[in-house]
Amino acid sequence: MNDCSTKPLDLAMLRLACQNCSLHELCLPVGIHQEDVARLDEIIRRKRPLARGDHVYRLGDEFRAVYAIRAGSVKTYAMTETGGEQIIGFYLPGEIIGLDAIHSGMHPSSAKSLETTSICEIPFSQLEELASAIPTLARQLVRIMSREIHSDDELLTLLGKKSAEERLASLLMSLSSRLQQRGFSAREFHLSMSRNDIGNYLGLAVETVSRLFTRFQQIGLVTVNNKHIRIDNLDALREMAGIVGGGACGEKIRTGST
Amino acid sequence: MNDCSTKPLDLAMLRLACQNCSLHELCLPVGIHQEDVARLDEIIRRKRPLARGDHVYRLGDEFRAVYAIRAGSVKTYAMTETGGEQIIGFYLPGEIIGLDAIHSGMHPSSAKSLETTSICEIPFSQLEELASAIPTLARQLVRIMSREIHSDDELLTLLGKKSAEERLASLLMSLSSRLQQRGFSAREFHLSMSRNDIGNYLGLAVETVSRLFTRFQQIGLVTVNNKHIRIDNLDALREMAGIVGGGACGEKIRTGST
DNA sequence: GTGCTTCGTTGCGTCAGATCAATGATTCTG
DNA sequence: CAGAATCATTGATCTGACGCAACGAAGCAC
Repeated sequence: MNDCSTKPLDLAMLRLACQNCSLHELCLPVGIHQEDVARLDEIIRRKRPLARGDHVYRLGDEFRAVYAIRAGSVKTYAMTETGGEQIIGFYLPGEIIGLDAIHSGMHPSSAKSLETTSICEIPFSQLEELASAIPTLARQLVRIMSREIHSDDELLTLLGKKSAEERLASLLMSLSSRLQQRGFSAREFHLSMSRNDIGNYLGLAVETVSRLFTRFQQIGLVTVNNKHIRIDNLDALREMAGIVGGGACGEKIRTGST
Repeated sequence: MNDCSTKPLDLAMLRLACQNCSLHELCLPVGIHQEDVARLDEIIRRKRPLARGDHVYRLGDEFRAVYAIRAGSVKTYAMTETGGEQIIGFYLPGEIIGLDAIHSGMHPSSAKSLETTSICEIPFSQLEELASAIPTLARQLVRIMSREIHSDDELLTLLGKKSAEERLASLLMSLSSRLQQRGFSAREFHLSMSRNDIGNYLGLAVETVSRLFTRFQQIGLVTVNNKHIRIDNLDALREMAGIVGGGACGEKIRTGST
């Protein structure tokens, strides 16, 4: 069962990575004109691949740029005053990190690669300059930040209200759907982060995460082989994550006030 | 560079230029020209005061504007699928809400006033338009959103890693310093939210919050009289919150690597 | 390969905080 | 102002997840 060590994802990632950085969220969904994409492309610096464990930036670093993940994955984490780290997020290809640093001029968190990862550096002053010339770009930047706020808010709900199993299910669902959005398989993927990272992120102990994986497997939700995971019952997992059914019950949740 | 301190000069200027909507973040720290502030002022709609419990917007509402709190306070909350609400944040005068809705066109959360509250409605399409004409404004918007992301991240750390007493201490410190920034007393203020809200926000049971207040009072940290609170030992409370140094804003924390 | 280190899993006792329950204190409402 | 409803506090239990410990498995260095 150890044959899956070569990650099936890497090939696909590589393919995506090659079409220059246009899969960034910055120019992805909205209609940015061809020539504007080119202008954006010009200011982007492609850095050579990071090895597992390398930092993209460190807490306290001067803020100069935001970064788009081209391939691989990254975790961002902040420091507790007692020295412990709290993982803020896992970021996948196409996503952008460093947005929390804009307001203060220095990075309030660190970003570390979870595997061989290639990233694009987008110098922020130039991005802002460009954005003031290209309104659509400015709007897209604001949108991306808004989405980041929203996803943070969802994580807050997770940490504040959900049980251990709901948390893990939520994470798996989140990874699944984000990967799917980028054209990867939704049901089978590689967990590039360690159990420790997962526990940290979800506010759980490592042991709890481990136990949960075991239980999930017993229930037939997933098949786990160390870092490789296959989701066997996506609907059940989604339900466990606390995400109500998709189209099934078309109930508009009109909640009155409390 | 980025100075996050609130310069008294700016405050004065703002009161003159934007008297009715005094001190909201959009034009606060950075040097926006007098005439630009006036233009911003023009698109802002002052709504009549909200009573306690009124909504600024509701989950699912179409997104049209962001809102600046002028006076009073507001809580924002999201819904768990099981119906429970998770409070995302408490917002004080000068702060801006609704930023999580920009990306999707509809509000993913609700905002409800905690007391008699007056707010400014800032129609977003007009704000964006104006921002594309006034680069400083665009930059300020992005900064505000970045700060929102960062403060969400801090809350994540709180929910993920901190103990019950650290959580409550953190909340009190946060309120204290934010109120202070706006010229209110840092040591004595009114808790406009219920114990229930506090517990919800901090991921704790109401009873736990109550017990904590009692304990804090016994230790001589604070003096509580229902919704009125006085901080008796600010340093101790800060320490308990897990905040090392004092510096509110731009403290350079040089942390070594892992 | 061989040792060495880190990672993942499982068992078990413990505890912080949840839950249940009961009683004051406040605030709505008419 | 009385009565109802909600909110706050305190005590008594209970439990889910943590922390420790032990061991196997996987990755790394030489």
